[in-house]
Amino acid sequence: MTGRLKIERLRTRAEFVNAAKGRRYSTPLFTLQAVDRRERALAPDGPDAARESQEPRLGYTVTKKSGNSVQRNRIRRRLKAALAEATPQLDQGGLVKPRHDYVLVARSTAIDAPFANIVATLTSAFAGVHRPRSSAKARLNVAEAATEVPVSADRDGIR
RNA sequence: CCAGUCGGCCGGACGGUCGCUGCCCGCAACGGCAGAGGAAAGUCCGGGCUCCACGGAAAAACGGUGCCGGAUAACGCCCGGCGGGGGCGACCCCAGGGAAAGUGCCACAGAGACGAUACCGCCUGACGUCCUCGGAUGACAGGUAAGGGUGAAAAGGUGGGGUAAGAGCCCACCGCAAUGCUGGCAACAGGAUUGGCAGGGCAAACCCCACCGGGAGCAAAAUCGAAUAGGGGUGGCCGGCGGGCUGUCGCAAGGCAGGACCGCAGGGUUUUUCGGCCCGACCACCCGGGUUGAUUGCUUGAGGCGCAUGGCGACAUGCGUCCCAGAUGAAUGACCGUCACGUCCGGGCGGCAGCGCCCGGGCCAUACAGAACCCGGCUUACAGGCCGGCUGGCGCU
Repeated sequence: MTGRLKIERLRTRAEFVNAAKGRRYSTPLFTLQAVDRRERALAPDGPDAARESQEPRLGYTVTKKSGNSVQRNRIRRRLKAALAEATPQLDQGGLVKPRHDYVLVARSTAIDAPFANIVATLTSAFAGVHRPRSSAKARLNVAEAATEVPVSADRDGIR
C-alpha cells in the first residue's frame, strides 16, 4: 500500500459554491457533490496553486437544520471517520478521481446511523456520483441497494 | 434512621486499532510532548486590550445604582452587620433613599375622605297628644364620635375614671412626634423628658436627592499584498508620418542630413497658419487606496497548585513550585473490547426495627452541553452520584 490515497480538505467558501454546481448523488444519510476542477475551475487566469494540484479534495457541510453545535460536530466527525474507513476500498476501485472536488452534505440521520452503514453508503455514493446521468435506472438500483440496510437499522437505533 | 436546611465536589475508567491540530527534533520518513467546560451556553453586568472622539474639567441630556460598613482592578457580584417579614428550629425572603419640594392616581360605596362628617342611634330642653301621674310618643332646638352602617382608610389602641349622654376631657400601659442623653465608624439600638397627638397608600407613576458612566468592539487593530477593474502624478506620442526635392555616401538596394515644396494627422480653443495651449486615447515609469488570501494580535495571566501569616469573612500578603488548547469550512475524534457505577430479580448473613453487607443472573441507560482575544461575576441547563456542617424528630444503650 505505498500509493495510498490522499484526500485534501476544502477550505474556502468559493470552493464549496463551485462544487455545488457539479454532479450530485443523494442517499438517506447525506448528499455527495462532485466537480472536476479542470472543467469548472476557479480563477482561470490566475496562478491558482489548487489548479495545479492533482490531489482530490473533499469538504463537509453540516447545516443548522441538523441540530445544535454538539450534534453538528458529532455528525462531521463520524463522516470523517467513516471516510477514513472506506478509503482503502475507494482507492482500490478508483472511485475517487484526481483533480476532483467533493462535498458531503450531511443529513440529521447520520448522527445515530450504524457506523458500518455509513461506510457502505459512502462507497456506493462515490461510485454513483460519477455515473452518467442518462443511465438513471442503474443509478436507482445502486441507491436502493445502499438504502435498504440503513433504513432498517435506523428503526432499531431510534426507537 | 427519618425529615429538613446550608455549603462543597465528581460528572465515567482502562486497554487496543485508525486518525486530526499545534509545538519540538529532522533533508525527509519515523518519532516525542500537549490537546474543551462547570457551565466552554445566554451575552445580562464589571475590567484588561485595540481603534475613534475629546484642551483640563464641569454641566445638560440619557442610562444605571439605591439601608450601613468592608473587600476588589472593577462591579448591580461577594463578605459582615442593621431593619422588616416567614419558620418550632437550622435557616430563608425583601428594588430596603426621599411622601412636611411639587404634580398625579386611589373605582365604587358612604351623611361625611384631609387639618372632614350628624344618616340611624344616644342624651338634654321647652311644646303638643295619651294615660294607671310617672312614663310613652310626635315634630322642633341643641349636645354627642361610645355603638350601627359604608369603605382600603372614618382622626391613635386597651383598660379605668368621668359625664345628661359622650369625648385624651383626665389617668395607666402600648403606639406616635419633638428634644437632648448613652452605646456603635455607621445603618441602628436602648432608655429619658416633653407634647394629648401632627397622621392614609402608591416613587417597579412623574419627580427630588446622592453616587457611577465618552463611543465602538478581536469581524477591534496592525503589516504584506495576486489577478481583474479603477484613482493620482510625471514623461513620451508631439519639432510627427508619407511623398517629392536638394546635398552626401554607396556598384546597387538603400542610409544619413537639409529645408520658406505637397498631402495626412481624435476633440476643443486662439483673427489665420498641423505653430502654441488645453482635454482625451495609447505607451512607459512612479505613488496611493484596497477585495480573495497570508501574517501578527493569540495566549504568561488581576494564572494554577501547595504552605505560612493576618482577618469572623469576602479577601490580602509572603515563600515555594508548575507552564496547562490555540483551531479559523474551525483540531481536541471514530470504532471495538473489558470493567466500574446504577437499576431490577433471586438467595444468604447481621440487626428489635428502619436498614446495611455479601453472592449469582439480567439490563447496557449515562445528563446539560463544544473553547474562538483574555479575565471577575450573574443567570439559565444538567442523568446519576459523593462528602461535610447544622436543625427537628424517632429508636436503642
